[in-house]
Amino acid sequence: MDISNYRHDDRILLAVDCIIFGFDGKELRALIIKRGFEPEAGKWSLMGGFVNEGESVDRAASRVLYELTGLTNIYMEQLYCFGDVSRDTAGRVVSIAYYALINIADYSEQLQRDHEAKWYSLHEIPSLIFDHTEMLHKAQLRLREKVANQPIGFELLAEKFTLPQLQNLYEAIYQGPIDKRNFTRKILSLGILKKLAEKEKTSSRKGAFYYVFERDKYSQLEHEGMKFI
Amino acid sequence: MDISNYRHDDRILLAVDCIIFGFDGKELRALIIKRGFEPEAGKWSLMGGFVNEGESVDRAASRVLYELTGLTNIYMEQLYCFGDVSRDTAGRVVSIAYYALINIADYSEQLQRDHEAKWYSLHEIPSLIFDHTEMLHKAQLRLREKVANQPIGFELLAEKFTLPQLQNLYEAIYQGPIDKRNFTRKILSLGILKKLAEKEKTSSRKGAFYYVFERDKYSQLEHEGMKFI
DNA sequence: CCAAAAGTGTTTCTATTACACCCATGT
DNA sequence: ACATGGGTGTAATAGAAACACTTTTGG
Repeated sequence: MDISNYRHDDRILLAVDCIIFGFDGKELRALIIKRGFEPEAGKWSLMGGFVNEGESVDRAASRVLYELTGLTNIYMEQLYCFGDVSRDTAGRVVSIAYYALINIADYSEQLQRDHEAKWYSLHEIPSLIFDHTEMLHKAQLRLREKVANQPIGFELLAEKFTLPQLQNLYEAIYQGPIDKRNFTRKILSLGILKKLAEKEKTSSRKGAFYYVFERDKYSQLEHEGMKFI
Repeated sequence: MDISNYRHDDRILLAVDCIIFGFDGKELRALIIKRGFEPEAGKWSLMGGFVNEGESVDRAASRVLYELTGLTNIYMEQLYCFGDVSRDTAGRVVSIAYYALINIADYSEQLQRDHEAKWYSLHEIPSLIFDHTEMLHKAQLRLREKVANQPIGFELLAEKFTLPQLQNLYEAIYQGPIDKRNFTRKILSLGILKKLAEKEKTSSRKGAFYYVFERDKYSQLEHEGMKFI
């Protein structure tokens, strides 16, 4: 490659930061780590890392997510590029933020200990370094918009889930109660959930039927114009 | 500043590219330039430039827009970060794309000649270098979403505009006809347009009343939840 | 007087909201 | 038998879509 035509001596580092969302059945949480290096070592931070020369920015984000969680094939979306001059106190670092949705149960406690990571409820997030609080806030807004129009909420649940679980998730994301009957009707009317014969029995005596999200049914439909809530 | 803790020798250049939209009264257009340097000199391209060490990414985008158009205080929004390894054939350049909305009449013909720039109708865009076609496409989608929920369409029109002009704009953005009565009712019901006594008389014998967008009225309202179409 | 674009209401339909009782089961 | 959470239908309301004629005026 020849970049000789690009005369540009400025040194800007490029990083990615990941907002990782999980759902514990009642609350929406984000995975926050204790930063392990200076500056700001020991403070709460999003998981991040530098983009390497031979890897795409998307790839870097996936790698950073993998380093923290050991997970691959995770729903992940680019959020925004944060490019203020002094956002990182140690140098000129431009960061591309991504948010990921994972099933909280898939995250191993071992890794959690290794990285001094913690799932914080979105209401109890401590103060984060740099502009990470802003990133998290923006991710929350994006998630709220996105989840209304695309079937990404399922990414936060297990393969099998019950309608009450799904409703709890939406209530957590929207931070408000949703009418059970209206919710059930709407979500089932989309025709993308398959009801299983099996019931979830731990959270009630009656038990709630499990459902699975049928990705292929969804793909057949127009991706546009589908309202999930 | 001390970046010694950030051991990172990779050389990634950071650029911005601008999708500049204008509206000619009938069609939505984008401002495309003949690239003046290698690689790909002489080919059609978006206007772009590198981010300098002492300037924010947003600032770089505004500067690049200014260099091409001489305009400041323009509506501009970050679109997406394009970070594939080989997107630029001459080196590793990550680009943050922005889109801007300008009143096409504010763009001087002199500058247009200086930069070998051209307003292309979105249906007649030539093949662009690198991933610029993808950028433009993404900007179009974003504009469509955005214009439905925020009052940014006005940025593409003159200070004073008529309802038929505004409707033409929305029809161009959505690429389909809109019912005149429904459109008028909806847009006026928002209470953010002020009708002037003056009429625009060039495009019809009867003449159409001018309106102005009242920014302050809009600011008073909730920015969220307002549907424009 | 006529061509051309502006302006204006009503009805239909669809989607959203509000709302309360019975069901199944483990203890 | 009862406490707990799961499941279900209908009526009222609001928002979106469909639709056609009259007005103005320069030529």
